[in-house]
Amino acid sequence: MEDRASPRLLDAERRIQARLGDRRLDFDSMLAVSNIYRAATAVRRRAERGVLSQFGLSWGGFTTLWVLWVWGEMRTADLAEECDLSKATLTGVVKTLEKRGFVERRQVETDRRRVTVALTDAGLETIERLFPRFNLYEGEVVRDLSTAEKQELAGLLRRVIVEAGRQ
Amino acid sequence: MEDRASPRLLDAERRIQARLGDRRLDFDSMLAVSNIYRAATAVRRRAERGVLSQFGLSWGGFTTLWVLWVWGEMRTADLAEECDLSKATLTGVVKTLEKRGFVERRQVETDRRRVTVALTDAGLETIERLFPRFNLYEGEVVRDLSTAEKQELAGLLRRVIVEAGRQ
DNA sequence: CTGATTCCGTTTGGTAGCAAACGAAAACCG
DNA sequence: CGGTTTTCGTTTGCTACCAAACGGAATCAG
Repeated sequence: MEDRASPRLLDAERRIQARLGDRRLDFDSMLAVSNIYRAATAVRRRAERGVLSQFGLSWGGFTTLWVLWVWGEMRTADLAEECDLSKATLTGVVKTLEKRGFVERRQVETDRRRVTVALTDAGLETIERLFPRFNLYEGEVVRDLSTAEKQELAGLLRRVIVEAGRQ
Repeated sequence: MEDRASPRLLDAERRIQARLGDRRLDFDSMLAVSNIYRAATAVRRRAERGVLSQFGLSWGGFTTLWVLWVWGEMRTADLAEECDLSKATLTGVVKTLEKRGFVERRQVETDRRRVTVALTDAGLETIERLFPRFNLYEGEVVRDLSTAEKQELAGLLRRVIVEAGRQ
């Protein structure tokens, strides 16, 4: 709407339409999807440059710490699932977190294929200091939105997540 | 809203609140921000596994091709800005696209520090075949939303992008 | 002109991210 | 039992992504 009014976007729309000839362009979907991506990038970038860099953490590292804080010691596979990462990626993230001394790996006695990950004392202390600040930062990036709008946004996104998650 | 009703999330909220003691938790902002990120990941993942992989392109590679298609030959710095990537990252993406034969670099005669990037014939042909499919895919991931909802979503995200972009 | 500064794109060094292949351990089944 | 299959987490090989350092080229000050 506001987007529609931007001269740059109107120009882009005209250009794309020109390139497409008479093939149909679904501009509303395009704009919704591209804004999802742009917003996520902006939000992540700001978090990493602000709060997270002070603690030597990436977005993924923070998420992992946070999940472990909320849910406690977890098996690798569940942790990956909960962090929305592939298990290969999680292996790397955990390695970094171990290097920083925030988490530790533990062999499961009863099944030696398995490994659990848990916060160290340092990790616990870190996430307890960090999370309140991170939550403040989250409030900042959506401060322009009313409570109802935040919920509306979360709800719309939820439906996209479900749809995109199919397969 | 729907989110609020999810037992898992209620449980998580209780756990976080317990960890926080009496420090305040801004749950609405947290949910909005985390859903932005999850949606972006889901959307990107699906695009890369579906349409894009068939053309040997990543999300970033596609974006770059698309920008060049719409706006024509561009200086590296402007291209990076338009693709929302650092210039360092763009150097890498362009290198990959060059390897695939989709774009070419050109020295600027009047200022030898500068370089422009342009689509090759193969690149042009590729984006013209790919974009309509990509746009269909975009429609799919938001197919659950009405036109008004897509615009609403795009508008809310726009405000987040602006806010997160400050500084 | 010329020395200092600014402006460009690339390189460097690091983390993150994925799919697919791998190797060890457990479970299954005859 | 013992051989096959399945289930784990890790490794491999690749691309993407960033900040900071770099080095050549243009510009500016005097």
